Amino acid sequence: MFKKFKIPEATVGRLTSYSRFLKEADEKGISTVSSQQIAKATGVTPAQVRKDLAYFGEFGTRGVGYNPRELYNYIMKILGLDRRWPVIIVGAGRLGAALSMYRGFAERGFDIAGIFDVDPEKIGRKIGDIEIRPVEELAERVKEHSIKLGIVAVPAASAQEVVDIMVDAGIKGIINFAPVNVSVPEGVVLRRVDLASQLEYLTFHLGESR
Amino acid sequence: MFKKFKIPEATVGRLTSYSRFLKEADEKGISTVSSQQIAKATGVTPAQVRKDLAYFGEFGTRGVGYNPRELYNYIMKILGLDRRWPVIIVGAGRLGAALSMYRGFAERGFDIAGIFDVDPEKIGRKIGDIEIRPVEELAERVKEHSIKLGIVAVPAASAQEVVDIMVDAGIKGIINFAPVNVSVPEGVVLRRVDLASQLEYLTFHLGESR
DNA sequence: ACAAATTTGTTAATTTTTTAACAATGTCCC
DNA sequence: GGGACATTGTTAAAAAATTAACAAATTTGT
Repeated sequence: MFKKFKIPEATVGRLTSYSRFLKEADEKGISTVSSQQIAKATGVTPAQVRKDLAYFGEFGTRGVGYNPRELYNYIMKILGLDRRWPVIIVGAGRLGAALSMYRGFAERGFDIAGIFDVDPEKIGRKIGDIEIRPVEELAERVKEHSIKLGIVAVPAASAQEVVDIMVDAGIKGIINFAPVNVSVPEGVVLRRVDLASQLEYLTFHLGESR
Repeated sequence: MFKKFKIPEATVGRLTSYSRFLKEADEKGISTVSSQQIAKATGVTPAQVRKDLAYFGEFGTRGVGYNPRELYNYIMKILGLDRRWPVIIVGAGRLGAALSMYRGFAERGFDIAGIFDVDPEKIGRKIGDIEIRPVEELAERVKEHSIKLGIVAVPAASAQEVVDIMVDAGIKGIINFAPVNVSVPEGVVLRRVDLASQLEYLTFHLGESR
């Protein structure tokens, strides 16, 4: 679809950031923004903004800047967000439940299309208006709706097992919230989010200034 | 405390990862592990493991390897986790509530020491056994208990305001879950966790293979 | 005791990412 | 219409991070 050059991982995160700013700017009725302004608002350098965009094409006008709405649309397309995505969540504990209800997902085009758990006690209960179903039904649902994205919010001990089930069912991108390393086959994208590790980053840096 | 050289940001995250593996190994009664084994378990190269550790000192024995318990203790000390840390959470919505109950924090030494919100309706309600208090009481509590860490789980629109309150109260490290860039003064460490952005990373890479 | 086999710590090479510099292009104002 | 100013896209330079290579240290087997 776009240039096949390797894109720095950080670039993807920054594009998200740019897009949020651009949407705001557009909603305020602003008709042009500069890389300078984007950079200021998102905490990076203007050169970085231009470099990030340059991987994908030319979206601005020299001497002028960028049109917020237009650039927003381009970035959303780059990120694959020119459509909505169904997502399943496995693990209906506290974290899974919170993620299921998190409005920020829907705002960016992600719809929770299923919540699964192994605990028989939880099956049948509802989170919002979605019923928790047994993992045995996961594959069926994934195939039926061509679901490609999944979130793992189970204890570390069962994370790999759950990931395997997801991969077998046809899931192609997984976010793992369990604090453990799991492996996936070629062709499946995995991303780990370790919440405690985020706090540890802070304590590490607090320690530095002692 | 340790060498003052600049440490790659990614190193800190990997140290967390190593430490989890080392704890497991120690609990299994294993007396030595190699950088090779650590690397395998955490998904990096052995050279990376040794390099990461080299920033902080010499922890192994040539020709032998590392003692898991010993290295675990060193890493925990490096990360500032040789003590427990009280943490406040601002925002008692779904995400804030889930984070408040998340067991993974306590397991790594973080104790929720206060939950605050602006919504009068929420004040007085309990999450677990902690009562939600108005943000007006935040400063008092932070000072009283010398709390240094805070989590922001409020809507994007109020994130900067909340961060300012926290900083004024004496908070030195902040995790911001609101999908917006906020600024903090010198001396305060800020980390942003954008949950939707994690999913976007996946859709971006799914798109690449189209 | 000594050679072979491991494995660390460290230095050097490579790769990746960020920052800077600047020519090309466009706008604005007189 | 032309000069001053602004801003992009792109190339070059710099900085940062990762990977590779290898000497130093240790263990094992004979």
